[in-house]
Amino acid sequence: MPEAENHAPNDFIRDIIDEDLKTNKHDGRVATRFPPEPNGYIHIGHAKSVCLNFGLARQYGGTCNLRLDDTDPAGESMEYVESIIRDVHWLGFDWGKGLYYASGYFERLYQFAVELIKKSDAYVCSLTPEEIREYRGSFTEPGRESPYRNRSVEENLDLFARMRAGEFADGSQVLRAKIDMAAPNVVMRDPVIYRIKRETHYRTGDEWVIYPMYDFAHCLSDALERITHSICTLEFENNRPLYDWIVERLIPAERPKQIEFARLNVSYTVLSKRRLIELVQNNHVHGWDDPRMPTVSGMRRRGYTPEAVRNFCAAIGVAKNDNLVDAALLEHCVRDDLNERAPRAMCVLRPLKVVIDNYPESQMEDFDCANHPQKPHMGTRKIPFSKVLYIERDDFMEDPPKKYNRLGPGREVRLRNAYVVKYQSMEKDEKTGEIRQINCTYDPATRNAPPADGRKVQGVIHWISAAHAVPAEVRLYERLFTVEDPGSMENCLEYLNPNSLTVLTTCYVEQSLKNPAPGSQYQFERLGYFCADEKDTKDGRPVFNRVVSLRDSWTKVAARG
RNA sequence: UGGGGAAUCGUUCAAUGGUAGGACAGCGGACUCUGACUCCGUCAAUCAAGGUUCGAAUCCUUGUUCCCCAGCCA
Repeated sequence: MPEAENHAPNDFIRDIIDEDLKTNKHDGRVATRFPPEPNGYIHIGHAKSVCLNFGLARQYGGTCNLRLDDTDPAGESMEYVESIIRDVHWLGFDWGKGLYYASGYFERLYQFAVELIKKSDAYVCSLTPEEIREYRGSFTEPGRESPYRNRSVEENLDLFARMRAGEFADGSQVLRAKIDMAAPNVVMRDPVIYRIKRETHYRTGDEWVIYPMYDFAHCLSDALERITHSICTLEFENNRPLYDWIVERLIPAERPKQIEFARLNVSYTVLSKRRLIELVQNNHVHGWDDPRMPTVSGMRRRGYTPEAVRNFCAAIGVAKNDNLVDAALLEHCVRDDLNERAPRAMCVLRPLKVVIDNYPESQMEDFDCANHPQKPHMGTRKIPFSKVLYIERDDFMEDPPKKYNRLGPGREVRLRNAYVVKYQSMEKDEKTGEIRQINCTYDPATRNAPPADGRKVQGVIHWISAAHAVPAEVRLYERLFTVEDPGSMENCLEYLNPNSLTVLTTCYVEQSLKNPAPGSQYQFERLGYFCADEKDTKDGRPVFNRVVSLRDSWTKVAARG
């Protein structure tokens, strides 16, 4: 099954690791980590990183930690931590005992900062935030040194201790690394490494009023965990010199190698945390696990499988090119996996009543239907057939085009798994002109056989016996945005797809689907893959999400005329 | 503008001086009690210009385009 995952070609990161292994770089160890900040739910882009980091550990017999990078209490919460843990597990990965929090290192990080001060490599700066920005210079102008840059070690030690003790107002002091205000890389112009922020931390409460910055905490956390390959996204490339600068001064024996790869973008959706939070908070979607969301929770609720997501991550590869991956590839991976495992069933989305004139009023037959046409071992189930049926409204046309392989006046079609029926008449609502009912006759000889005279029928359509139909709600999903690359647009909310959700409340499913297991997936034949909504499916009243439609070559033909 | 990155079919990832290949998408066909699946076929790319070489996507030179960085976010 994980064929795609195993046969993925080597990428540049694996090349680097192979080389490191060859030179016995870290005694042959491979240790990675997945380091999300718990300030949102993880999404398909994170899944790429999860598959990469945990996949590397798996492939090289190494380890991969899950580390919550929680150095900024604003916006972080336990709810997010729990969602991340659940989602990474669901994706199929486990970190064993390797669950860590940057906040778990706060005391050690503080001591490292003290050490840096003692080496004269850090100082407390009393400039205002605005002044710090001004002093930083610009891309073309070097920065200017802070007037506080040359405070004595003793004074810095005292000031830093008092920062921790809460003697200063938020934003009034910071600890900065003493590097080079004229560095061409602005990251190296005496970066702030600690700030004062009176905000309750979801784990450490009010124990701290100072918090380390990412650049200080992340590299040291990596080194403390003896990470060998610290894999992150391209935007951190500029920070790598600082990463190395800090670790070299504090834990030189354990310097991990930071390697950057291109973050994932997927067409017709957004993947920036800011954008996703916006969608949730402004109620453009119904929460982080809305099936339209590209979050792991959203995909799970939608009915995607972890295998499909992993296969997708293997298929997109890992490189340093900016990319916008076609959402069709994700859908392909989902179909590919669900085609293998989803039992088939019948569902009528928009019912149209059909009466079989020559079928006895009181008669009922059970048909044995294959749960999977290519997989006999998946068994069969009984489906009742009777005089009054529902078919899909789309499967009847009063005046069909030539290539229409369905029912219409004078036409004959196969009812899937049942008889061939022939059109006889229709009833219309006199006022609206809406077709209310179709009358057909059936050919009793066609139960498990083609028409005896060898005549070809127009096609095969699905159906539900009216007397046995189970009412269901079905939710159809389409892409969230109408433009390919909404993430690149400032006003992307204007391009939200108004049809991203269609709720159908008058659907019928076959009896076997009366009480589906929450989250279970099915292929509704000729329609697509659907899953029983894990939250809203109630006893005897199923709710299905359309995971993805079946590949459809008909709408294209129809559109051409 | 200074620094850091990246440029290969429509999209995405390979090819590590020696036949530019795969996947997705597209197109055409076969099969079919799912207009699905499967199968077969097909279209289609080395940013540009020079140079080195028997041979260049790969090495060199020059140029072009795109992305990232001036948070006390990560």
